[in-house]
Amino acid sequence: MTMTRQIALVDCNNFYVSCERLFRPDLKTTPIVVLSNNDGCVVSRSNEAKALGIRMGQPWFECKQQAEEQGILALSSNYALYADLSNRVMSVLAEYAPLTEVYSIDECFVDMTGTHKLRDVSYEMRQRVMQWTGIPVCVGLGPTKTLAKLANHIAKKHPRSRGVFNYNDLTDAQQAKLLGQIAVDEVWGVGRKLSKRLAALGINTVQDLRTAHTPTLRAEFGVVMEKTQRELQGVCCIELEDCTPDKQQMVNSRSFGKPVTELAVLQDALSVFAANACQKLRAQNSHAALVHVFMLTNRFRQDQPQYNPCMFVPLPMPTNDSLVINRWVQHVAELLWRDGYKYKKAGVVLHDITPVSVLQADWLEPDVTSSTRLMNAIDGLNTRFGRGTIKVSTSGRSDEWAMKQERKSPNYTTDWHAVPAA
DNA sequence: TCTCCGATTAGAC
DNA sequence: CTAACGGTCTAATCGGAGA
Repeated sequence: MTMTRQIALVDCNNFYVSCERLFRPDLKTTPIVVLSNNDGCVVSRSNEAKALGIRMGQPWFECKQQAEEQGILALSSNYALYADLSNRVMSVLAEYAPLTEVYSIDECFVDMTGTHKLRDVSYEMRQRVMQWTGIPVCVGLGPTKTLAKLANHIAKKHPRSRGVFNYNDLTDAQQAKLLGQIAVDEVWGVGRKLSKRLAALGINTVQDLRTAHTPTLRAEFGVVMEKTQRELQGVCCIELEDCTPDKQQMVNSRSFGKPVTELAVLQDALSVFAANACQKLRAQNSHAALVHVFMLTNRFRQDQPQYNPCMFVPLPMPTNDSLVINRWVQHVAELLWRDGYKYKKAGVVLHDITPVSVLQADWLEPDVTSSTRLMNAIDGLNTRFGRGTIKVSTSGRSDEWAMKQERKSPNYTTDWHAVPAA
């Protein structure tokens, strides 16, 4: 007989806000929100901010006034800080199991199957993350990833759980009762649209979904929903991924801090996007064969003329060379550009990505090595001294397009000067 | 008719 | 001072084009 799986989903509480508070303990009870890139939307809220009615994903300009009136502190996002702290959390978790899957910047699945005294170990894991990183987490345990996520939701919501909830500890009757009290859109993979369609079939709670007529579900919603149902029934359909698969596309795009009306400025931005996309490509040892360039006007400004062109360039030879790809990007930018529009956003996407190894045998391509060496040097410097130390093109108009970040905290973990005095 | 492809949709965070 | 809404990524599905 096989042992019941014990899958843990460890999720950091209000992650970005918790990161900011680590270095500002004086803000422990201050309502805080962290804003997305360009100070656009609220992407993380402290419990106090939630209690004051700030919604997840809410555009900042909508709640700015309310925030000021209620003394809510808003911070621009500081991704270098969050990535650093995320790595620390993940390494602590990795010590608890041979198999972990980092699912997102603030979430990790841990296969605890076979762990003795699971409850005690889970509390200890939570305690250790807190002690070693200062980040509070909740632990959800269940026989499948989907149920572990649900268990985590319960751990977060019910203070009595003290941060750990194990679905496997419930009797059948308790499971049915509990799932009957949770709305179906809390299920991993069921979002706004699907929950509406499910409601039309009378499926409103997680328990409804778990016990729904499978053939109907399959016919109406497809294979994914059927898997979700099986997972809710405790049958593992979604395994932990031990190694992260290579990216199939690399996107680098930004909204601009103010509208761009000059080709040279847009080209400057695109050269940075191209360089960043290529660096990610090289980091996973891949080549791309298709380059996609786009530029967008502000879709929220229906009073202004809209123009959202894009172009795909198939490369004669796959490459990860920033210089080669940037040449194409710059050329395409000229072709797409039209005067008279206010551009709000642009980006570079690399497609048709393959591992370098399968193509390295092309002896006809001259001088691959010198370009590879140059790229290695660029990546090395940028990793060591910070992104943008070496740039592909330094036309230097970035002040004209850089995103708005009026409220960013210092780089506490990467800059000694930023650490506040004790 | 089958297959491949691009576009669209839905979701996660 | 005013303005004016994120960024990546994946999988499934659908409809049309081409074999």
